Amino acid sequence: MRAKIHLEAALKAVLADKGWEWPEKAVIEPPKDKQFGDMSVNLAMMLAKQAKKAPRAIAEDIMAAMESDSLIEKIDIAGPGFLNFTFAPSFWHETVGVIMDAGTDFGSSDMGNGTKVQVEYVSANPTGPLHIGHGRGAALGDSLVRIMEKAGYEVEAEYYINDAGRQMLILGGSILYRARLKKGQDVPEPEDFYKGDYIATIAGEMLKLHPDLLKMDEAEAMELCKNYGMSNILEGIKEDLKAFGVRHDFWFSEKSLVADGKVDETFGDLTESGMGFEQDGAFWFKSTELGDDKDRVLRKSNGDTTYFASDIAYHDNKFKRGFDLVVDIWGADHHGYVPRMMAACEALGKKGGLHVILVNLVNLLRDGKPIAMSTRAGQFETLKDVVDEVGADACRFMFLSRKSDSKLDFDLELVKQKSMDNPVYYVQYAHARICSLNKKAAEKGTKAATVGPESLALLDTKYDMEMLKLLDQYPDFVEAAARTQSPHLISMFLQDLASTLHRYYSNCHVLSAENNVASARLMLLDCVAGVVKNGLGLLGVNAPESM
RNA sequence: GCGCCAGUAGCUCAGUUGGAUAGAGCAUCGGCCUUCUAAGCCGACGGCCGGGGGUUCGAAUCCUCCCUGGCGCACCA
Repeated sequence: MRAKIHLEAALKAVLADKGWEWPEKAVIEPPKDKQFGDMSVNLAMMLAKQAKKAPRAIAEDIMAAMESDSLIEKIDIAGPGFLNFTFAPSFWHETVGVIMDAGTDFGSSDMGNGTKVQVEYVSANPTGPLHIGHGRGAALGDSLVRIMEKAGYEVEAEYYINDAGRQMLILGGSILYRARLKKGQDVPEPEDFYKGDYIATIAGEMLKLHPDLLKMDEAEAMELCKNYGMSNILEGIKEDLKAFGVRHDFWFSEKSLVADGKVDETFGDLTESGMGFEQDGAFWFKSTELGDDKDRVLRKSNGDTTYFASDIAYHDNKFKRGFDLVVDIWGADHHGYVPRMMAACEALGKKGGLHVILVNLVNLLRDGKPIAMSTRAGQFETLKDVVDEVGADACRFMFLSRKSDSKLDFDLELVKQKSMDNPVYYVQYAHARICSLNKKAAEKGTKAATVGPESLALLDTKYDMEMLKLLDQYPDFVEAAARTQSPHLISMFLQDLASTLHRYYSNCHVLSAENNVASARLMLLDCVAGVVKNGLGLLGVNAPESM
């Protein structure tokens, strides 16, 4: 935000001059209420103790020192000692040039300073198609990657494939069971198996590929079913994610960790650092020393390693690949797993290197009535079905309009509706409206003005000012979204921006205005359309030119 | 029982690091199309920020104790 940058520099100069130190907790921000001006500063209150003066007296001093600043039109002192600044219109006009010059880079920053970040998300077991809950994690992860890249981080997106554990055996067993049923064999139902129709489909394909499947040795048949099922399902997952516009740079196999002996290596490392020990025939991680409630088993007394063991090895591998920050996006039902994973990272010498984002449940509804979901029972709405029905844009926007750690009601009928219940269209419509204006203007031979004092001076209504001030805030929203890893801030901003555009559209007629005014307005609206598209891009949502 | 998350307008939700009179959309009610897309704009109505206590110039936000809901507490993944 230029306004903030300018003020901060000016205020720091004043403080230096007075011999006061800049208080850590000083805040420069747009006030909630526009009547308090463009920028509000709590500096005087923060300085009271240090300067040994009343806040309002300090505010007077600062105000007097800043009166010569020509970019600032007005300074007020309010309440307990807030300093409220109002900038001159000419200051806001410069925003247009800034946005034009930046182009699609507007909002980019070097906040991340090239920090290497890995974001791991979705990582659903390849035992069935992605459901709507995975979709939320996918939208969040993908958007976060885009936002952090925009903010100057070097980001890689990864999917961890749990292809080594018990779930895979159950998958193999489930397919084999369905194959036997298909052949009319009367076999007992396995204790634990996946019931979805896709299993039957895969079983049918297996029987075609291996007509002698049921005559094989059981273990061999299971293995075949498992491998075929996994790769088949994984391909489906990749297709669904692609259709949802989600990017993963790497697909990391759990099996490869085990095969490379990385898990055993981890045991060795932990023993060496005194964080691992043998007891009751098992190998334990002393996680209680690092904040966990209990120590955790990594190798069971039967010799099998636990999921957690490979997860530690996996995170070790991540850090060894040189990431400064590792972000894991998990379902909120795994929150109990966070302390032990944090402990593990600390034991690996990477305290603070892991950040876990929890994504809460999606309540899928149709017309207000819940749709039950359970992969095991085979009763669920797949991500693909939902995306096919409501569209990827509406789906993503819905997911990204809420904080990730609160539950989300997702009503198919509501998300499909092209109405105000559905903000995605409100935002997209803002973009389409501007495109439509540009088309009409071109037919009339009216062009957007070029940036200059004359054209900018014509942007003189309160609606122009309102728009410019909001546009100036976009880079801050991007930074805040990256810093707090909260894509929903972008969604909030876009709804605000769209609202401001629609208000502008209703109050500042473009094409019927005087020629030079029309051109100046088209110039401003070019900026708006650019920022709308820019922001939607961070959410992975399209900006249509007509609707 | 212990732990994590949540509780803000009738509904769905925002609320930056503690800031000024707690915001937005939907719903309800009332206005606005001979002009650029009415998928829009403007106005009204609507609140014990779950409850009590505390910290301070100032609390929805921090601390503490309760209440309610969700989730988690394996040599499962």
